[in-house]
Amino acid sequence: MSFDLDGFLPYRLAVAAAQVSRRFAALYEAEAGLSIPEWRVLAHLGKSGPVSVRDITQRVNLDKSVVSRAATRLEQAGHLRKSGHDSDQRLVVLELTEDGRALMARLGRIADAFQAELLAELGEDAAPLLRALERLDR
Amino acid sequence: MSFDLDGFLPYRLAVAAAQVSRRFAALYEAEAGLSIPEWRVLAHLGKSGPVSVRDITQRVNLDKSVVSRAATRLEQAGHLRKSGHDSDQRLVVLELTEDGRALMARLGRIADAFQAELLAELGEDAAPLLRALERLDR
DNA sequence: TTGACATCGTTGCGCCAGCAACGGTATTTT
DNA sequence: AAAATACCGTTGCTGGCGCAACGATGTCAA
Repeated sequence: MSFDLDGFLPYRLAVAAAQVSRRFAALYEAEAGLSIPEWRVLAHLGKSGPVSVRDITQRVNLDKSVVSRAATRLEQAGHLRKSGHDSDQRLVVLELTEDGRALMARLGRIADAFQAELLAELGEDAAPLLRALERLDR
Repeated sequence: MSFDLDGFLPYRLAVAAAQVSRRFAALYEAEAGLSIPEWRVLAHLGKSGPVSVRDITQRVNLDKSVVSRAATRLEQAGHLRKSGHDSDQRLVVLELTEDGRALMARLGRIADAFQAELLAELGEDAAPLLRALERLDR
């Protein structure tokens, strides 16, 4: 019997992720013209407060060059501020501006609504799905 | 309470998919120097037999330009053959060569082993995960 | 202290995905 | 039958990703 792509987990995972990502990206693209990296950086900053590029890189799973450029764009758009770290001059500290916090509040509501929509589609499979995803990127 | 990225499904899904994809891509990259689109086209052809670019495009969720270029590279590498369709001249029919079938046989074994590894990591959450993924790209 | 080494963020570069446009073919309409 | 429309696959183009190199700063060891 030959290999079956349709039952292959990496493939199904990639397709589902792409699909869901596109659906959601359309929402925040319409709301604020953000790209995926920009959205992730913003979302992380909204939760964490002031933090270095390096911290974000690790937490949101993006290359540091991607985070760096996303931060630059967000800064130009007035959503965040860059500043130096007190004791370690190598670090660049990122922090939301008032504008950024307001934007993130709006996006947070949109994201929560989308999450609710997804959970409704998933029904009882939602919980095990989240558990499984947790295990996969151990 | 502010929005929580870590519990956000599109994000978790994207991260898990990227992680798993990288792990597996390393395997077939080492075995045959294939890219993701090339692997998908090959895998689909292995199962379906001769089929048009358009069919693959729909089934493996890739843009037609991506499938077209992947097919060209696979043809140059000797893994597949392009030919015209009998009744509809617009169609390009793709078909594995003997070499392509042999390669796919090797890759199929590797993929099956990797799948088994993943299922072991997932344990009881494997089945609901697949169901959930199915629902998400309905 | 000074030299070797590690870490941080930015930038340059190669490459590929995604979109649009195109030539070529089929199908539908009138 | 001719014209309009739809579909298929390739190709050109742009933008962004990912890698590596770099300058700048920090740390560690002798």
